[in-house]
Amino acid sequence: MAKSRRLNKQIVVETAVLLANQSGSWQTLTLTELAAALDVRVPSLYNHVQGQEGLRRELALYGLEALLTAVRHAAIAKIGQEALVAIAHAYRTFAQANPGIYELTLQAPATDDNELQQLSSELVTLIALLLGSLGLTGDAALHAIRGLRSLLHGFVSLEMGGGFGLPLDLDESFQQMVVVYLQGLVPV
Amino acid sequence: MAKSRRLNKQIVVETAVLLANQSGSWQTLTLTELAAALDVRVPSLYNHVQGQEGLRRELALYGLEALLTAVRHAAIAKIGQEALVAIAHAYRTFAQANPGIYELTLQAPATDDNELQQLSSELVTLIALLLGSLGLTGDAALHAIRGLRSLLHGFVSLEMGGGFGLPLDLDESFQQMVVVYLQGLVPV
DNA sequence: TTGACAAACTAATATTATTAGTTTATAAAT
DNA sequence: ATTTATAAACTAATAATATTAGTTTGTCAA
Repeated sequence: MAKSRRLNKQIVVETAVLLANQSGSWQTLTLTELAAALDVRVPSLYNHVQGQEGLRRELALYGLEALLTAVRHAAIAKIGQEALVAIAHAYRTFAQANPGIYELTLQAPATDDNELQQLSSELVTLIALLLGSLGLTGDAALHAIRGLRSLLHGFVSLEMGGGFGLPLDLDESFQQMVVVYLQGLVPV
Repeated sequence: MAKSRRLNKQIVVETAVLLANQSGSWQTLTLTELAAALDVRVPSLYNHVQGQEGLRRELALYGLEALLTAVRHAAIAKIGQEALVAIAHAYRTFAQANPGIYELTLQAPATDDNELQQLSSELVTLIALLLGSLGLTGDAALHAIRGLRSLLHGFVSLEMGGGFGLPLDLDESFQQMVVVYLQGLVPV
């Protein structure tokens, strides 16, 4: 890591993201390892993040913002089923590219953490809009959102954890799963 | 905890399961806490499990066996869609009753750990059989298994993590999700 | 040039896990 | 009933990590 005497929160967080993604999990990232990568002593990190817990929150924020950006971008100029499929693929791509911090994007944010709460609800809102364009509203839409989120999270979580043992194309499984669910949701 | 001088692996593991389920996660269970609950010193635990990693494996085994038992029991004397819905509910019930060890049941087992590998594949086999009775075979069945597992895991994982914020009946969401997916899989 | 302040440091403490080596209790064999 | 082998408990020591307190240092602005 560079020798730019004088860190800041951004450098600390981005380095942590890098290390977490390299190892595949934020849980194995120690402050010791992070400090070494930044070429400072461990206590110096406390000038920028509030210990382990503070770092975890920063990583969650970083991850949620990146995820939202990716998903929003995927939905641009698309509607209905096409948009939902695009979002699904963007979601999975994000998880694959950020295995070390993906999990943090769906931790329940502390009820007093407005910033996280806010970001956390935006994904739901986005999907709700798209389901509306499919004709789903009210409670039916809310149930469908839960179904979709479960589907997406379940797949990428199992995929990342190596839970799918069989030698069968994962892209194909994912595509089929999404389409099957949407098919059940809004039969043609 | 009882004072039965002379522990054994079973007591150690079952106490660990209890503590993990009480706190909601195996990750926060320390050997220190476990030893205190058993009224022994920490190093004594090493006579029964091989450190943290060994304990984690034991918990995974315990969890997988319990999950398999629950799911098999739910499927007795049922076929087709009815059996799959029953399995889904049993899966969720298990996760709710065992929040502290559920996650361990879908960790990818080490490739040299035959016992875990074996148990891990049995759930897949069971679902495959039931899908067969729905008329799904070959690759289509394998993709469907992945979809179902994603659905189930995603829902219970989000539910346990408090990821569903809205004040909307969770049982209803779960039931609808499963039915919608099966509907998409095998349209009536 | 100097002085204030933020950011780095050192030092000390607490928690946890692990290993080595010793003592003790139990259960089997005499 | 005694003895003895062994498994299981213990103590002690070490290493890794996180955290806090207090000190030093470097930078920027007056």
